[in-house]
Amino acid sequence: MPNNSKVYISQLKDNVGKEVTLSGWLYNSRASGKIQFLIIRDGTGLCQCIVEKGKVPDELFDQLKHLGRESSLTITGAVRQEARSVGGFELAVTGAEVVSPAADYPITPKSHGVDFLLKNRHLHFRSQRQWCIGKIRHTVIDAIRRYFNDNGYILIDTPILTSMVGEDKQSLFEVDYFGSPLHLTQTGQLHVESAAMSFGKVYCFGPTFRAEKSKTRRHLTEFWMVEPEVAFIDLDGILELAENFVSFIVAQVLQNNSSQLETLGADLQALENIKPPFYRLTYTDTVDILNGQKAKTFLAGQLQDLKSQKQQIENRITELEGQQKGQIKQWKRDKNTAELVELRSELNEVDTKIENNPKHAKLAAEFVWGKDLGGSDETIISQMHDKPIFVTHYPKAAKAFYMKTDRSNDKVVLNFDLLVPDGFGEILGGSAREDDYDLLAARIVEFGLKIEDYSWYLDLRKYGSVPHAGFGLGLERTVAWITGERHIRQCIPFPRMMDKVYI
RNA sequence: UCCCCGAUAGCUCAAUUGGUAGAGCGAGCGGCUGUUAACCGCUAGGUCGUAGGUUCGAGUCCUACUCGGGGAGCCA
Repeated sequence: MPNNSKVYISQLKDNVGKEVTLSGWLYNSRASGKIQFLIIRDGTGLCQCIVEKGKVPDELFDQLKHLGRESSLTITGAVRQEARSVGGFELAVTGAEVVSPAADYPITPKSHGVDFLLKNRHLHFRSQRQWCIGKIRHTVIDAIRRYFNDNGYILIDTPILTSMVGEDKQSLFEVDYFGSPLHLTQTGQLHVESAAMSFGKVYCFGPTFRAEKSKTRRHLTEFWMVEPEVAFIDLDGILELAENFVSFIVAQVLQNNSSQLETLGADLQALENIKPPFYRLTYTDTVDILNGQKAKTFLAGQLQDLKSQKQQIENRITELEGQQKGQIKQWKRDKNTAELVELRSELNEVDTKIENNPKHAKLAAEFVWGKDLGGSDETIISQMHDKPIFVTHYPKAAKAFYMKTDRSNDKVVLNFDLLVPDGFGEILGGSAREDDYDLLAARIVEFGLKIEDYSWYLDLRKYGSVPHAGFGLGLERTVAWITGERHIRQCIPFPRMMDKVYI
């Protein structure tokens, strides 16, 4: 084989006209008598390889014809541009060598249930959707590190085993540490605060554990969180940091992963729109919106939309069912069946939304100042806006002990949540930290925590206390939001959920 | 912890409201030189989640349990 060189599928565009060898796996194949179409994947992309009878030895032609999906192989041929082919290039095959044949690969190109795919997560990695999400997750992580590293932040690794309670005592995973109890970290914030007093600008980035009994598409018991902490900054300053940071992440994904976003069906237009400044509302503003006519009108309109959607789906179902009763071609019947399955599941989803709409409207209308915002309240607020929204100044009683009390209104704290449009509600939350020794000590006592456990934390207020602030960004929720993925569990390689850990 | 929905072939789903278990995909064999979740023909594949109950008769109705999905609370 002359001029034969090993290349990756991502390099095909630079090798048009040359004979190259790819190493990969058989993703899918179609045969049509004397021609075969093999889709090969190699980790960098997909390539259709054309095998024509007569251009390869007959034994090889027959071997490839019966090769099972996900068999590994090397394949050689001339690269040519071809618009009809996935990726725009294809290989005119002259030779191939099977490295390891596979048979009965369980994941087929047809649809599968969530549970089945999770049980086969080790194989599901290989499918297009998971591959695209994995690439985007990588870009998001890279963007997070790049943003902080390029802006003078120092990475501080905070402990995973800890005695600190950062959020809620109810959601701790306890660990037996040589006979005495410790728990897995819920946040690195308290530790990273001490580092901020040394380095000025710092961040931690690692796994976080919450034993919340939450079985929803927004929850994992183990997830990744990045937490910057900055000395000498106020609430406005940290908001500005957060919107620049989130915008940078989105821009990096748009720059590096546009083809993956397209494959996933993400809303590119909406992502292009993610630029500073974001909307800023106080908690009190949002309560007014939820209680007011505007939210009522919005929800009523949404209910109308849902009902007409339902009507459309039902009409289509009736139409298809009518066709199924008559005399039609078998292939048409099959296509209809597939569409019916799809429509019925859509109908189910719309029905749930229609059922929830009045409940959410009631919750919103009857929302009283003082409670934390519920999931549905966040969804309503985020759906009413086309860009991310900061909600600031929550009631002190609903928030963590370390948040700084607003000196002009001691009922509220200087905190914020970032709600993203049409997604997972909250992806980021943060606050200015209480920097007054006496006020912080009082809050620790109020929360029923032991002051001696926090003596080191109080020291930070004793020796040169400064105004400082920080936030935490949930990695998987961010990836889910950007990719438009419905389930957060598809956005981490090996998800850990309440009552469920596969491998 | 609470509420709603579900469990039928390896996978995704049907079964005309209680009357002998079906289809597509996948697998195997054959046909087809441009397929895009290809198409066409044939073959194999089932203790209807488990345990009881009602009935002449249960995939279908009732009870309990197990497992799964969605949501609430809580949260990133």
